[in-house]
Amino acid sequence: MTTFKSEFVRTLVERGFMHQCTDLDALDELAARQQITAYIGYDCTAPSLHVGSLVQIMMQRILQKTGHRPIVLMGGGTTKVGDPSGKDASRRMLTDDDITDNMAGIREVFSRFVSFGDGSTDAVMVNNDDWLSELAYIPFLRDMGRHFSINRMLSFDSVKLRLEREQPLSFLEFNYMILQAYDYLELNRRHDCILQMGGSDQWGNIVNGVELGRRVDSVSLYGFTTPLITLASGAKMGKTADGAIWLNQDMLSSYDYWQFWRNTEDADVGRFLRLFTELPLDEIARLDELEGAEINAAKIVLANEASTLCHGRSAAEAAENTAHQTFAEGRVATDLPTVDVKSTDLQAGVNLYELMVLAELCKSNGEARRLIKGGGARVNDAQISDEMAKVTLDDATVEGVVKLSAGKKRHVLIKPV
RNA sequence: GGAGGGGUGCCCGAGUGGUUAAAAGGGGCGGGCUGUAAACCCGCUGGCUAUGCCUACGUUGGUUCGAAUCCAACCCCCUCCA
Repeated sequence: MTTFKSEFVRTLVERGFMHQCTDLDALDELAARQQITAYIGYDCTAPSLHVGSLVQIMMQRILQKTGHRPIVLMGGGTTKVGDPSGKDASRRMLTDDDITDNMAGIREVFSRFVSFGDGSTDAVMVNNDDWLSELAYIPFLRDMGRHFSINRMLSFDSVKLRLEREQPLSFLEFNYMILQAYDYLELNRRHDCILQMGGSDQWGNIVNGVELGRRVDSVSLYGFTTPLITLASGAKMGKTADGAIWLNQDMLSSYDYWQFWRNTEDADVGRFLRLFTELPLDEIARLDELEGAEINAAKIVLANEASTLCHGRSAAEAAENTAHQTFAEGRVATDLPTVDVKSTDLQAGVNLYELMVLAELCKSNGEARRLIKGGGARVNDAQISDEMAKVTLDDATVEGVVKLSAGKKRHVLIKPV
């Protein structure tokens, strides 16, 4: 392996962040010699980011830790136009207020990973709406449009695939890559940003920005992409049964976040430890050696480290505790999600299926009844298969709660009040 | 504006008058095996105050004992032409 001069590039390469780079040696040289500013663009269609963006976030953290300056670019301007790739015609366009709210949520996520401020390595968050909204069509076409050849744009995967599949591609969408390239130029002018990073699917867009910079302003810009992080099974990372794995605590509990990492597939453990934790590489190598059931120890380390970064040490420890109590000791962990139910209702007895819905373990009575019939429902760890079963105060344990389970992993405590 | 094709459940897609809450697959959930993994196997997968009722095949009307299926109008999408 080549030896790198800059800690920044070395760390990225060693830990598995690199997929492609426009000029790795030159970038390494530059990062070793001076402080650089790099940006990554994020969508702001949701009030939080999910693990799908975590690789990029970690990369910005590394950037900052190795003495450089991260820019978090929010796609406020592009979001406003609405993503035309959505098939759902009624897909709503976000208002300015939505975007502002979403940005606040995302900033909160980021503040766990990078520090914002005015210092030389402090991160800044910018919104491309600041410049995109003001663009005047004709001057923009004249100054920027002439640098884009349609022939070349048609050859980009994002476009080519759509055309080959004979799927529609609107002119609006076709313009996204131009706007994104322009973002890079603008960030270079405003913030002296010389590196854009992103997922491998962004390669084309990034390269466009690099070239636009060279043609218009004669500056040397760099591009760097990460591999698309899929699970070993090939599934795209970030979505599970209960939806996206959000990074914000108010959208996904620390326990669920911890569990997400705890349930990593064996084959992914080493790779994820390198990408999503800051453990030294030799320790990761040791953990990665573990085989069979022993690898569970590595998964716990992964869950703890990843949770600590995102939710803090104490939240991670609490989650580990809860998990240990629930799975290893099989007893009622007291900090499982709790739902209050009136004692008077319980006295008379409440249908189990209704409680399951109340506890949000099931979406409808029908679903709950099916779950019970299928043997997936438990009251205080005892399987109940009678769909008409009732739960009463007598079911409360010595702790004064009733533990409901849907499957082996989803538990809720019912507390009479 | 003209010609043609199409809109079905979370997704994808079959279904061209009746046992169709709608095939197959995917996804999801549950069970089994295990290690709270993967792979694999099995079951479930519209709602409800539940031997029944309601909602659902782009929308609205119509034909019919009966419509996702036939007819009409309208809306939307795609392809080609102008």
